[in-house]
Amino acid sequence: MAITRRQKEILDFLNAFVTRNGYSPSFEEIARGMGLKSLATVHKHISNLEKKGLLDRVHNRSRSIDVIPPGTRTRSSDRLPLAGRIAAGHPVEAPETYESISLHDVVGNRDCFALEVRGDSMRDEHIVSGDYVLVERTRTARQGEIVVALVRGTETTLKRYYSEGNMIRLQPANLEMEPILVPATHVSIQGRVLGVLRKYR
Amino acid sequence: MAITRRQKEILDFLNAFVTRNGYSPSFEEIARGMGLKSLATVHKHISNLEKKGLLDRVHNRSRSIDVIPPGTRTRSSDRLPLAGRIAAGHPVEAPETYESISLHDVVGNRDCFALEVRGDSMRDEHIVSGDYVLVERTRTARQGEIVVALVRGTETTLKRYYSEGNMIRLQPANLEMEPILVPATHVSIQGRVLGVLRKYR
DNA sequence: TGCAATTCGCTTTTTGTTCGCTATAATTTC
DNA sequence: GAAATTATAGCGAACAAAAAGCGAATTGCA
Repeated sequence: MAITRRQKEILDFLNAFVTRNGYSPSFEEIARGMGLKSLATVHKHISNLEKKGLLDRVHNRSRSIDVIPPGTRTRSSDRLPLAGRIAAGHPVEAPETYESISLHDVVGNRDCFALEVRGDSMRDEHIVSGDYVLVERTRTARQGEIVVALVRGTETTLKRYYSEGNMIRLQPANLEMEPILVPATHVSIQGRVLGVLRKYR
Repeated sequence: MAITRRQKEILDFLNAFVTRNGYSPSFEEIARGMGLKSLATVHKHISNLEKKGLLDRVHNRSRSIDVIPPGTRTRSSDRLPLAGRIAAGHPVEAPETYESISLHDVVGNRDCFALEVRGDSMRDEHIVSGDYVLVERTRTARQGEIVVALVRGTETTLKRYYSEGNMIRLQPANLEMEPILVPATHVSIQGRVLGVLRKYR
């Protein structure tokens, strides 16, 4: 995954700061160091660098940035080289050497767990029996996200989440199934789905 | 694990104190040294540093702090705990075991790479645009496996593989698309699909 | 019994996150 | 190649959450 000029500048700044101080800078300090006026900009840069696997940090944790030293990139089986793209009828694109993919690219540093899926309630979303959903442990969800929800303290299901006033609609992705419509007080969100992993035997 | 500015200051103080005196400071001495008025604050700092593995101590024991020399650090893994199963309308099954899942469980120690999927030729198999297929580099395939195949040296596609006499049928999983039927000599297998990884934004 | 460590509830400060919005560059699609 | 989409880069403000702090009461070692 290629890095932009600006991203490299920020990475350099981070390295220098950590070397000098022994701890990582706050977003505020990064902004000052890079001449940026909005923390949102810093936030986006840091997120992008994290996504590219160039640094590591914990969500919502102050000064938790860890610059990953070049060469430490794991090439174990937990990380696969990304060889390009494939499409029906088109050749595989030129393999860009440094790209790769791993579970980390999906779940980041969030608090996550996996669930094996049974049943077809999300079939139209291409999540089928036997798949593993990768779930971030969270108690809230945004409109339209796929969530793991506990309904009336008994049923746990995998559905799309829609908040409608005091009610919550849990929408299956299967025309043959009915949405669940219940008062918000009867639903507790267990997590939101960040990704899917499927294994063929 | 990253450290905050205050935590670094405390760690520096501890190091200096031990170097000067040969024994570790009491919480009271730490409070005085750092300009803190409450021992609760000291306690929290020490606990946090201990949690981060930067120092070691015995619970409730005076002056038992040991600063750990920077060395052994462990990075979080690409392995997720498997919390059970989920199904429409049924509770999550008991997560008794210490099961987990990672990319390694899908690809093993095989020679693998990943491809980003474009197009809908495998939609009915629930592989859709944007998914990553995890592919084992191999020249051969068995009946019915999903393969990455190079046809007539130009087109690379993702299809199910069927050998029929001297011909090979590459079958898309999409009713709107036609199977490709070509002489075996015109097809070269690039690999077989072991799994799928999907990431939601 | 006495000193040091622990725990509790609570406040303040520091730091991160998110939203809406603008602009430009790069990429895909048609 | 033009048009549409997606990615990067940026802003300010409202908001949320850790980190850091306090005093007092309590517990535990020795």
